[in-house]
Amino acid sequence: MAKGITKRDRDYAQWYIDVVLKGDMADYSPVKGCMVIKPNGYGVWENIQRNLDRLFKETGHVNAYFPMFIPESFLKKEAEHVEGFAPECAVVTHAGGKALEEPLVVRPTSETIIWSTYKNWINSYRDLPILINQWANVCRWEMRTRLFLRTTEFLWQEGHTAHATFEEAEEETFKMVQVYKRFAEEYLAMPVIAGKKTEQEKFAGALHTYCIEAMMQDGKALQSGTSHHLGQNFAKAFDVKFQDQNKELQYVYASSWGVSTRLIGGMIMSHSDDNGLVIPPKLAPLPVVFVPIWRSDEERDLVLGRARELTQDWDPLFYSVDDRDQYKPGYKFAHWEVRGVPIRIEIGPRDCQNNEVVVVRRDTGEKQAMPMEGLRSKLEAMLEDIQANLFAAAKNRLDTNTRACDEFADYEAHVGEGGFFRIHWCGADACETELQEKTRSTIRCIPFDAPEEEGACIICGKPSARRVLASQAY
RNA sequence: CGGGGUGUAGCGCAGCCCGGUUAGCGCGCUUCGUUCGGGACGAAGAGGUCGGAGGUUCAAAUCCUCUCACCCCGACCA
Repeated sequence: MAKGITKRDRDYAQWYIDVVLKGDMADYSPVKGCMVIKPNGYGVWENIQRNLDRLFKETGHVNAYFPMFIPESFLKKEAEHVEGFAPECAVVTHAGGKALEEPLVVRPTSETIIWSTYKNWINSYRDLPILINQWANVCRWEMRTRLFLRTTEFLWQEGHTAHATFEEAEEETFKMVQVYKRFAEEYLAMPVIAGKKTEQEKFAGALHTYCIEAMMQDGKALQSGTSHHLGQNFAKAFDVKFQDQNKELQYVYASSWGVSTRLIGGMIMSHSDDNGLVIPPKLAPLPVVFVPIWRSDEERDLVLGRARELTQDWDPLFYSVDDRDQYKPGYKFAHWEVRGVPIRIEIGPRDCQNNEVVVVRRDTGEKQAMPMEGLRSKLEAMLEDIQANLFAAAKNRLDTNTRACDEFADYEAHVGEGGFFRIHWCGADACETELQEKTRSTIRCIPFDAPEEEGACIICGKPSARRVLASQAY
């Protein structure tokens, strides 16, 4: 048992922070609300980037980069957009030793700067579609922050696409939320519910927003990715028109979509335990660590020699040998465990004699001896099994903590305990607001796979055509 | 912006209520020795503007006033 990780049933928030800090994922920053991402945390982010980038490219997207500073007037061009983001913007008013003529907003999101540029890039239907993604940092001055989940500055990717028709933009918007779902489940091992946000919860400036919602170990929801159909809103705001096949000028349709370093928070809260971090193998900066065991210098040479021999044709990014001699093996076990390394291999004189090693998996703690011969392929298989096992455990938790609920009294009494509730809702803003105010929970989304089902709104009793997903959320 | 809490060595803390030698403890760090298959042990060391300013007092980490910073909880959000 690792020392000092708070039991999550006592105080989940503190447990989470402990895992982040002791897992060497992040540190507090000198600037309030920002965070320092440590190598172990950034390594996970690099793997998220690498793998997501491949999925983006497979779906026809390319990367570009736009400026971090946005003229304040740009932000004001789309009415809903500015209303939604103005309160949380950081604004640069001085630079070069004097006041700027026009203040510059540090991007909270890049729709405006990008659409001001797309205006120059789009004339003809032949210029469409534009399928661009950018990896960037953004800044939102939120009232309250929490490491990874909501920091003042955060890293993300934002896709910004331009299309000739509504249908094509819609297809893109839907496609990308499916990409996110796939990524969350295959890489983060984090099952999600994909669906549509309510009018109140949608992105400021969008026609509608699709999202993926994950369930953390305390039963609360975490919005983990969003994809917005922006319609012609930004094209109109920035006067972006193209001439179609019929020689007519039309406004361009848009989508935007993004996921952020919040995914790392989701990963931590999905899989970690009281011994620390558990990183899914596909995202682990270090999948396998060797802990050599020796007493004498001769044994040290023997064990390290065998480890070197064993791994001579292995990818150096796949493993590391912890040959620090100021620490005992027990210390090293704990050290790598709290950092979430998926597989630990113990190799000592006894093992060398038997031509085997002791393999310990992080997810179950299970130990087993394995022959040195053919080890690499067995480790690959075990990593896949760990990945699958983490997903299965999280999926099981999601399923067993999701239930239909038809009585408001029942909902009100139990929503605070965590879990997802499938409830009927008439679609009225007033009912959604009432639900939020009375229960401090929200409608997370209208799931894509919610079947049509006659029911009565849990608040007002009016007819509802399908169930929506409601829960407390981060 | 409300509610709660914390500022004392690199980290984590005690001491404060009830002022009094040289401000302590654990971890970490340095040196030496013994250890090494689940967070080793012994010995010797290094390391401090007690968040800041003012006040009370013979005397302040401790009491008073002001102030700053950060953390946690809520409203807001990816």
